[in-house]
This record gives sequence, structure tokens and C-alpha cells, in this order.
Amino acid sequence: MHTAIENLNVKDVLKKANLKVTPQRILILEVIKEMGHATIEHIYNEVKKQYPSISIATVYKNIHNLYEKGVLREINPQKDKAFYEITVFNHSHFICTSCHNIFDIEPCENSIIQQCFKKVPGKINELELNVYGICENCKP
Amino acid sequence: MHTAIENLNVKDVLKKANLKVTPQRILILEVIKEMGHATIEHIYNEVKKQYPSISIATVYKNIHNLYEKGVLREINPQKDKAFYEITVFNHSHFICTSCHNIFDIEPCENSIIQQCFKKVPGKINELELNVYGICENCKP
DNA sequence: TAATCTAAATAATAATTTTTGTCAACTACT
DNA sequence: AGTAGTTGACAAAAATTATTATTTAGATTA
Repeated sequence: MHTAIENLNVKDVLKKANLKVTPQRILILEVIKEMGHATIEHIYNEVKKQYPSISIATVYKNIHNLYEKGVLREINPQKDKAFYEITVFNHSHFICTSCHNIFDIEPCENSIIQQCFKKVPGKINELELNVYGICENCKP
Repeated sequence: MHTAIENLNVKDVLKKANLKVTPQRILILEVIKEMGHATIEHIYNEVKKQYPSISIATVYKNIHNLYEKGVLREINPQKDKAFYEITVFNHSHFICTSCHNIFDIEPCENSIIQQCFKKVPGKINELELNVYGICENCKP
């Protein structure tokens, strides 16, 4: 069983990743957890509301560290800034090309999707699947 | 039937896209065609060899225009710069996490992959699928 | 076919934005 | 209390976009 995102304790996450539990890091993770998917700019602006003295470099450095530790994952929509999310088990993204919102979607097992490929020039470790379309809210 | 990339005439591509056929554009597309997948830096450096007076801004502008016209597509590997490729029918990418090479792979029909999703919050127009792993050359 | 015209494209450069590096001061945790 | 890791402030570098005078592709005309 995998931890649902709502129950996730950011302090525990930091401890498990061998990173010191600082107020800046707690806030950064809380913001990402709250927003679901956030750009550096989103994160910086939100964190600053609660912690005005934070430096943008601190945000960059922490996002980088958290990514390296596997706590965060990167979403790269076409022609858009990178978004970050807390790493959770096997899911993909539906990206609305109208409102640019990102929705988590649950695909079938990776193992099944892997069978969709004829020839692959190596050993697959990970799949990244982004689906583009028009979301329910934006459709006419 | 879809045009194979080797037979693609870049001048025709530009004309179809309603863009003037300039030597800079021809070279940019030739470089991308030759390399398969190229970053802005790759493109600029290669084009400069044959056309030393080209400006980096010209490369950015043209990549942007060609993307807008649908001639190019963007590949965004995790924590790496964007690569550009000439748009070709339905294919995905195998990205080697060791050598960072990008290989084109042919997945099954999009329609089948679309069935892999349980609930999708809208109408799907496009799929973007990146597969990460270790390529044949890099495996031990 | 050659000369002319015009909107679009280019080069050069400046300006802006984004990201990373440096380092003294501070702090989480041993 | 001690120490390695972290932060904030700032500088520096890298990436991207904007500006503008000049040039050019391609249509138009003669």
C-alpha cells in the first residue's frame, strides 16, 4: 500500500531523505503538496507569503536537492515551465491545452504499457506519460 | 502513408508552413534532420559551422516559429534541456539515463494506449510518452 | 526576363529572465 | 557545545526575448 498524499508528513519525508528539517523546506513541500503541481515561481511566491525572508536561491537549491533524493518529480509540459510534484506511485498527467491545468490520471499497469512497444533499444526503468487535451471545464 | 524523414525536403516543409525559404532556416532544419534530436545549443553550433554569421536570436526565433507551425516538436527529458525534432507521425522516445541519447521508438496505436486510462478529465488530443532506461550501448 | 516593391527575416546588440555560485552567518541535530 | 549542513544576500553566469537598422525572399510589374 502506498501513502496517500493527504496523509503525507513532510517532516518524515525530509528525515527519510536525510535532509535537515528546516522551516523553509517544510513550507516548500507543504506548498507543493497543497498545489499538487507547482513551478519554481509558484513555490517561491507562496512560500514568501508565510516566510518573507526566503531567498529564491534557497528554493532552487531545495527543489534540486529534493529532486535528487527522489522526493520530487518534474513535469515538463510542452513549451511551458517545469512543474514539480511530490513523487507518488505510478501516475500520469492530463494537461489541458486551454487552461494549462495539470490533472493526475491513473493509467493501467506500467507493465501493460511496456508491452505496447515493438522494439526498445534497452532496458526500461521508468515511463513518463503526458496526455494533452481539453479538460471538462474548458470544453465548449 | 507518411513521408520518411530521409526523403523530407526542408524547402517544401518551409513553403507548406508559409515561411520564407532562407538559407538560415534551411540549415536549421537540415541540422535537426541530420541529428534527429537537437537542443538550441546543438543547432546554433552546427549551423555556425556552415553559416558563421548567424545570430543565436535567429535560431531561437526560428525554432519558435517552426514549433508554432507544427513543423517541430519538443522533447523535454527530465532535468535536461529541451530537444527539438521534426514532427513525424506517432512515435515516442527512449531516453538513456546513462549516455542521455534519445532513440525514437514506435509504440502501438495511440488508441490502444488511450484505453490504458481509467478516468480522464477531458478529451485527449495528443500523447507524449518518454521511456527512460539504459540503452544497449551502455548496459554492462 | 529583368527591375521594382514590400513584408518578412536577419544580425547585432541590449535588455530581461532564469538559474547557479559564493560565502559569511545561522541553525538543526548530534 | 560542536559541527556539518543550510540559509540569505548578492554576484555571476546562462538562457531567452526584445529592439532596430539593414537586408532579402518572393510577389508584382513592366
